[in-house]
Amino acid sequence: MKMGEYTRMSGRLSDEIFFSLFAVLFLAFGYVMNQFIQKKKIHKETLPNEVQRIDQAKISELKISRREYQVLELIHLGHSNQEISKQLFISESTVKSHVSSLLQKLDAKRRTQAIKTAKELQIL
Amino acid sequence: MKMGEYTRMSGRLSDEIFFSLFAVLFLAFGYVMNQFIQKKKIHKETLPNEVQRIDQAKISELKISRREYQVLELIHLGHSNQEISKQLFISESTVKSHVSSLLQKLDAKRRTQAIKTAKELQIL
DNA sequence: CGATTATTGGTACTTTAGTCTCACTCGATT
DNA sequence: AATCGAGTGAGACTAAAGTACCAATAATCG
Repeated sequence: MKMGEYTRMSGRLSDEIFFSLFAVLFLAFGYVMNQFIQKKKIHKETLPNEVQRIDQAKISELKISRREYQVLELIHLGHSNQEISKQLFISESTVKSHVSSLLQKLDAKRRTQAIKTAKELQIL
Repeated sequence: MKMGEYTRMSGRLSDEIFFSLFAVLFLAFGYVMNQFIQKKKIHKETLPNEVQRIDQAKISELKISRREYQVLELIHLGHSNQEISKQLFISESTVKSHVSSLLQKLDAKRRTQAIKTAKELQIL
């Protein structure tokens, strides 16, 4: 479509009406264009800040087992090994085993550090 | 300014150029218009979800001192008492003192629980 | 200035946490 | 059948974490 075509349109549409139609059209286009730009921004900036769901892929990537992850969640809630053992119906020895392997897999020295790392990896 | 004025413009500007100028103008207007709408949305929806700044009032309400809070922050980063003592240039005994009073003030039994509670209270 | 609070630190002690090694079971895989 | 990973757990430690009590000094406030 070329500019100036409006002169070749049917006589029923006056220049003014046709012109305003184009104006509205571009107005809408500018609006939609901005929508796309905004969505891009949301995907690259806003989403990582607000949504942050758990990265299931990274969990298996680190070879964290189902049981280990449950322990990690309870650590995150501030529970002691003894409390965790009661909630999972296992001995405290077993909890310690899980915690130890968790710390290795998360490359942490303490459980508090494990929590921090796990959040950074979006595992928690 | 009325529609159709372009016919009365100087001959140097062809209809096409003038028309496209208007098109760009409306395009820009549509863009800016959307910008305002987006900013409104951000102010009414996004901000309350993402900001969640630290509640300074609650900190003094719980009578958490400046030093205690610094310790809390370092605990949050996963540091040990020894590491904290080195970073704050104080003895580990002092760190333990701060941690103990912190746990009391936050009504926590462990430092991991203190982290959780502090976040719930929007102190961290 | 006197009172209060914050900060610091020590000692002694108890409790959690964490490591290391070994071992048994169970289910899935090869 | 043999292997492997996951889950379980014991024992003996070492290392952190946390409590209780006490006390000195600095800073702040009325």
